This record gives sequence, C-alpha cells and structure tokens, in this order.
Amino acid sequence: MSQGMPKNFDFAEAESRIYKWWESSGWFKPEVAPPDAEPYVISMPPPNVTGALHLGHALFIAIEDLMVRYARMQGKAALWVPGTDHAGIATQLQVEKMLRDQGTSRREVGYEGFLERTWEWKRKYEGEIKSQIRRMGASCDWDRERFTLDDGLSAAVQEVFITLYDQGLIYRGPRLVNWSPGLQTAVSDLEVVREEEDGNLYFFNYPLANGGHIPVATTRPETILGDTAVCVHPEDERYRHLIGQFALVPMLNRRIPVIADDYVDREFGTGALKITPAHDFNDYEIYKRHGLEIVNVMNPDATMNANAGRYAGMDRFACREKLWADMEAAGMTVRVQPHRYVVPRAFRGNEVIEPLLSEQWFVRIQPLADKAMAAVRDGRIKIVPERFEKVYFHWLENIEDWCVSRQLWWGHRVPAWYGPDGEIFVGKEAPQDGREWKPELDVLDTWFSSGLWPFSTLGWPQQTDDLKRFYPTQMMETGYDILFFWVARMIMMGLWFTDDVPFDTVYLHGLVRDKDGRKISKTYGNVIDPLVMVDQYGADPLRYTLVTGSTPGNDTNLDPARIERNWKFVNKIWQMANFITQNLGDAERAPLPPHEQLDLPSQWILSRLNSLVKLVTRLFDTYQYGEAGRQIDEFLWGEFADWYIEISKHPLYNGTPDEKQSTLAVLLDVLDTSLRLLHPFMPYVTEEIWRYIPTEGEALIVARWPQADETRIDAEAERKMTMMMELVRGIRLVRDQYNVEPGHKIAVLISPGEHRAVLQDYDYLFARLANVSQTRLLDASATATDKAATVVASDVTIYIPLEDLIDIDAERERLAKEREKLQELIGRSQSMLGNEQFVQRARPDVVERERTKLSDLQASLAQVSERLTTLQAAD
RNA sequence: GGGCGCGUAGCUCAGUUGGUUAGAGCGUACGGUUCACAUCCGUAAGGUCGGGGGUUCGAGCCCCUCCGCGCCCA
Repeated sequence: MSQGMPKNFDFAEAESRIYKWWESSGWFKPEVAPPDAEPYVISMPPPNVTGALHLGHALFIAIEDLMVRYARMQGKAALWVPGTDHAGIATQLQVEKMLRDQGTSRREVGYEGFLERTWEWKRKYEGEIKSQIRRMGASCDWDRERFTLDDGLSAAVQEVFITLYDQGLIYRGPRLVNWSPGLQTAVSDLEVVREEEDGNLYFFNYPLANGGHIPVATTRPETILGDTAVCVHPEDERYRHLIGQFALVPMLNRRIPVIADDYVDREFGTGALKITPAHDFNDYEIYKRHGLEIVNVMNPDATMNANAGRYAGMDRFACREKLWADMEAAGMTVRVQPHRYVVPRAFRGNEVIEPLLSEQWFVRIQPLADKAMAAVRDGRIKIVPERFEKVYFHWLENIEDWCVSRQLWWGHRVPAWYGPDGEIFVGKEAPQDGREWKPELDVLDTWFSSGLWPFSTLGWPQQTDDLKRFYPTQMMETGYDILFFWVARMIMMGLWFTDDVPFDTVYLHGLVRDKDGRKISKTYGNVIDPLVMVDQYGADPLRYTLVTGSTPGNDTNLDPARIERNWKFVNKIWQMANFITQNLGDAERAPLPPHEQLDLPSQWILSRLNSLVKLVTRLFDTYQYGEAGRQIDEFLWGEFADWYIEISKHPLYNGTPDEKQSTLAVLLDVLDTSLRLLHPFMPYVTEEIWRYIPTEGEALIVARWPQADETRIDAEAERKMTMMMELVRGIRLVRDQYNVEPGHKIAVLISPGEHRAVLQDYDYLFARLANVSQTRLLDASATATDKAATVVASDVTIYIPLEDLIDIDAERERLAKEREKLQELIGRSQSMLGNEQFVQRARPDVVERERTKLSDLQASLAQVSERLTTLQAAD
C-alpha cells in the first residue's frame, strides 16, 4: 500500500491482471452480496458466434457493465448473465462460405459433417468473442454463461414449441412466405429489407378469350406465367364491361377470369392488375377473397418450374427477359418505362426475396401480443426512452403470424414427426407405436430461442434456485433496432410461459456511426475496430467515450479524437492520485475533520463533491449515464485538479502538521469518492488507483456507492470561493493582456469591501494561482495608484500596479466595457426582480439567487465606476 | 401515406420538473521548463440554440407552422 505509484498507468499490463483478479475472487457473482440482498439482473444480449466484437457490442458492454457495477456497489445481488447466440442463418452462411473456399459444399459434406464443422466453427469464434468481452472489462458471471443451442436452452425451446402447439397456437400450413432462394429457406417479415430500386414497368396487352385485350402493367413479367386473374376496379368505366369475361395467359393460353376488386388503384399503370397469388402478397389476399386458382411457377431455387411451360428450368430473371422478348415477338407488348419500385431483399445476404408458396410452421401470435401490449400499457414494463413505447404498440397492433420454421441445418429442430399416413405429431420423441415416423427437418427461427433468453438462461423450464431468485430480471439493455426482433418477442414469451414480465425496464441504445454520421461498414472503409482502440488507449477511454457520447435511443457519431481525449482524462486521474499518494507517503489516512474546522477551499471542494454525489446518483437513477459521466469529468478536472489540488500545495508544503493532515484527509476523501463514482465508467484505472490509497474493503468493484453528506453542502463557502476564483482569473487575464512576464511576480493592493477576513486568510491563493508576490489590504479610505489595472468581483477590487506597463487609455476602455456588461446584466436582473409576476410565481430559491446576483453585480458596478472616475480624473 | 428522431461554436457532442451571463472536448490564436501530469498549465476568440409564430413573469427546452437531414412502419 505504501508502495509508490508508477509514473504512468500501464493499462495493457493492468487490465488483464485486474480482470483475472476480479473474476477469480468471485466478484462477478451475485453471491458476493448477502443472501437477502435485492437482486439486480441483466441478461446480456447474446452476440452471434459468427463474428468479432464490433462497436455495437462495445457500446452495450459499456452500458450494461456500468449498470451492473452500479447495482453491485449499491449492495445489490448483481447478476449479468452472459452468453452467445447460434445465429442460424448468419452462421450457416459463414460456414458454407468456408466450405466453398475449401472447394466443397454443405451437400457434399452432408448433414452430420456440416453440423460437426459448424460446432467447430462455433467453438473457435465463441472463444474469440468471449475473450473480447473480457477485454472490455465486462463483469458478467461466466459460470452462468449460456449458448442458445446448449442442452438446457434446447429443452426450453422444445417445451415452448410443444406447449404452444398443444394450446393451438402453432400451426403448419401452406402459405405465402418470404423465400430466400439462395439460402433455400423461409424468413420472417422482419428479416426482409424493402428498399426502392430502379427497375422497369412493363406495359402489355392481356389477350381476352373473346378477342380483344385489356392493357396491364407489371414490374415482374415472369410472374405472368402464374397469373390466375386480371383484376379491375368495379367502378372503372374503362373496364367495367369486361368483368366476368376471360383472359388468356400469354404464351400459355390458360383461361383466367377478369374480376373486380376495389383494392385496385385506378391511377397506377393501366388501372388493370394481373393477379399472381403464388408470388405476390397482395395478390394472395385477392385470391383468398375471390376463391381463385393458385399456380406456383417457381422452384425453391427461383428457377421456373413445370407450370411455366417452355420456360421451365430458366432462372427467374432470365425468364423475365425471354418471356418479354417472346411477347414482343407476338405483338403483345406496349412499352417499357423506367420505374422505381420497392424490391424486397434478404436482411442476410441481400439477395432478392421471392414470395413463395410453401409449407411452414407459424405461431398464432395475437394472444401473446395482447399480453405483451398490456404489460407495457399498465406499466409493468417501462421502455426508456419512452417514445419507443409507441413504436412497440404500433408493431404489436398490426402483428402478423410468425413464420418460425427455417429450412436450415444449424438450429433447433422443430420437435415434430410425420407419420406414414401423413399425420403430424408434435412432441419431444416420436410416438412409439411401431410405425415409422419421420422427423421434421426444419429448424426454428433463431429468435424463437432468443425470445426465451431471460428465463431459459436461468434454468427454465426447471424451477431452479436461480430462476426463483433472479427472475424476473430488472433490465433489458439493447439496441432499438431489435425492438421487434427480440425485445417484443421476449416480452410475449416471458408473459406467456412464466406468467411474469421477463424484465421491468427496457433501455434502448442507438447505433454507433462514424464521425460523419455514416453507418459503419466495410464497404465504406470506415470501420472503427473497438479492439484496436483498446490496444491503443485501453478499455476505459473507449467505454467512457461510448457512454458519455450517447443518449438513450439516439445514434452516436463516434469521433476517435474523443477516445484520445478520454485517454488523457485517464492519465489525468492517474496523476492526481499520484500527487496525493506521494504527499501522503507512509502516513495513515486521518478522518475527515468536522466541516467548520476546515479551511475555505476544503469546505468548498467537499460541498462540490457532495453535490456531485447527489447529482450523479440522481442521473444514474434516471438513466442519464452520459450526463453523469460528464459531470464527474468536469468536477475532477475542472474543479478538483485545476483548483483544489493546486491550492492544497500551500497547506501541504507550508502548513502546520495539523493543516497538512487535514488537507490530506480532504484530498483522499475526494479522490476515494470520485473513484467510486467513476468506477462504473472506467473500471480498470479506478480499481488500480484504489489499490494505492488507504481504504477499507478488498476492492473497488465491491466497495460501496457513496452517499452524499448533506452537512457538507455549503452554499456560503461556494459563494466565497467562487469570488476568490473570479479574482484569480481576473489577475491572470490582466497579466496576459499586459504581457507581464510569466515569471515576474507582482504585488497587488486589495480593497476588500465586506470580504476582509476571507482575503486576509486566503491571500496565498493569489500567490499560488496567479503568481502574486505580495498582497496588501487597503483601508476603506485608501486609494491606489493610477498606474494600476483593476480586477473586480462582488465588492472586492484588486489593483495591480504595473507602472510603465499600464496604458491608462486601454485600462479605461477595458473598464468601460466591463461597466457596460455589468449594467446590462444589472438591467436584466432588475427588470426581473421588478416584475411582480416573477417575484410571486418563480420558485423562492430562484428569486433569492437572483437577488444575491443583483447585489453582487451592483457592488462590482460601484467598484468599476469608482475606478473609472479616478482614471478619468488622472488626465 | 402513417409514425418517430435530429438540426446548439469550424468539427464531435451535452444541455430531463421552463429559471444564474447556453457548456465541454477537439481544432484555432497567444503565452508558459520550480516542487502530480507537455498524456500538462494559463488566457482568449468563436453561438440571432434551422426559419417564423404562439404560450409564459421567463423558452435551447412547451405548443403551432415551415425548411433541411435521417430512421421505422405500410
């Protein structure tokens, strides 16, 4: 403990050492708190096993670790449950790519071989991401770590699926789904990104059975082959007479009816719509309303099938061109015009999604959604920031059944079996009836398992001790971009299966973008690798930058320059601690003297400190972490280091032993308390420094969060000290303006007004902070030389005789400006106080503050004016 | 089409019950080697808080409207 601190903080060495110490000491576990402690639980959003840590991860780790550390320091049983997600599609894509690079394929290595390789892949990348999470300083309980595909969670998934099926909430059926032809799987609505793209609108004449034609326009000609109707608006005079007639599908000559539906937009295209129920969601609705035929013309790989006649086997886009060319030759086409339209693309892989008729498993979601809406509506779950509640409701109010099956190999198998006679059985095992049951090969949407995360990770469906003690959890912290994907589904599943909310607060953070607000992506080449930042500056500056640079629900533009600046902040804290420990030497830490026995600077800094503790605690409790961090920064650097530490050198070097001891006690109190406040932001450097200061307790990570001592909050001391600081700044400014040699000590004369005692006791502040060699307090009647610059604060005037340096005209001008400013402020203040409405209606403390301000300003104005008069007379 | 967010100093951002002279960092200018820190210290310049209207004793903050940018849902 009495070992001196190294000159600099070696974060690279310290971080891994400290992390190991924390973890091996069991401090990440909720068991460090007493058994009856209030629990505080966060389920970590499980990163995909596919990837490396990116800034999005870094951000949630910074925020969640801060939340957990704060709770832990408050004495709660803090538990942060880590884990990873198998990420079905994303992982399968990556492994398939790897196989391609190895010259083989998923089909070639076979089902078992593929899964083996995928598990191998998982073990490799999971290890990587876990070590990266550790490097960020995450104080999660690794003993409780989970993976969405491990046995317990798989059992939970089965349990949920089977229960929902038994409750009639899961059904299987042929339906139009979003189909990913490259991946050969269905995906959910949420996994489709719709964006406007340049394309064409193809106009052609749809031949009628009785001769003649009806003009139609389409963006996807290849779907013509699957048309089963032509639809017009019932009131459209142009086509009304054709309703009930028949048209002939081009090239196929299939007879299809001309029908009427007011869904048709008469203004768009020709006003007549071709209907392809098997390949368009809107057309599918019309098909259901009118009882039309349905003809699927595509294979799962988006080539045309036998129903496409001579186009069978062609790729959809090749077919589009060929069919159009053939129609052109047949004289059916009218024109092609450029057209912007919405193209659905796969969230993963970016290929064009094809609406396709297929057999899939669906969750009848409405009953679950109703419960989920109620929980937020009645306040059992709170979303921060609140505006996302609206978004949440809107989505749930318009929710569609959830397609949960995926034609992938990597994931949880749907627990269903098909009997020899086509019957379906849903259960963990196939029926043992001697017949041959074939297992369902489809797997479940990854989000189906992550929807169970808050309770499956705690052991559900087993009624484990953890589940009983730590569920429901308290906080779900994640990005707003997965509010539907994940948060809403966890709420639905949690309420349905545990009859309780999965968490009581949802805190949503935004996206991290680059300095210019662009999305971070490899194609832009603007990737900021958090690990490179950690290597360069340490984890603390990155964490602190991410937390202080963001506000809930809003995107952050991350400027690496801020990380660098905060690395300097880390150094600054280190140097403050270094200074204090050096001065302490081997001495004991003395108790903090009673407030009235302390000198003014100490009263002031402790007053500021205790206000800060109050403020920071309030900000933490209202999720304003960024503001909290900035407040600590401003206090530590702007007040403690720049003023108090500088001032403390006087008692430390020139004071009596008592004064020295008392000052050290204050320095240590401020440092100790500040480190506690800062620890959730910057766990490493604060922990490391804490080891060097005499404190009670094993480690900062398990130290207590500070409590504000109201008796130390002292407005009068703050007022006096502020005045002294203003005077110091004034002298510094005068020195600067008159180009006084920095080394040149100056003597000043002070007209002390009502502040004689303070100025007498603390004249060393001017010596310490403004290089003043001598201060002389003037009697009320005394006047100073003309050849002096003047500094005024409250009713105090400081004269700085500078002999030859003084330009009286310039000084007059300076003071005149000062007077003007004071007059303006006084005018404003007077009109406020002169306003009866203000005095009556504003809060009393606001009025009081205004009165104090006015009297100070008036005192200053009197001083400045008097001085001006003197200088005027000097001419 | 519906909903939401953003617009504050050259740049990146704060500013949450409406209440001191709107803040910080970076950048800029000038000046600094004595006792923690040049990863530092001091001083300064720089803002009609997107435009307009309203409510209020008082508006960056609340309401209306317009402009620009972005996101989500259809």
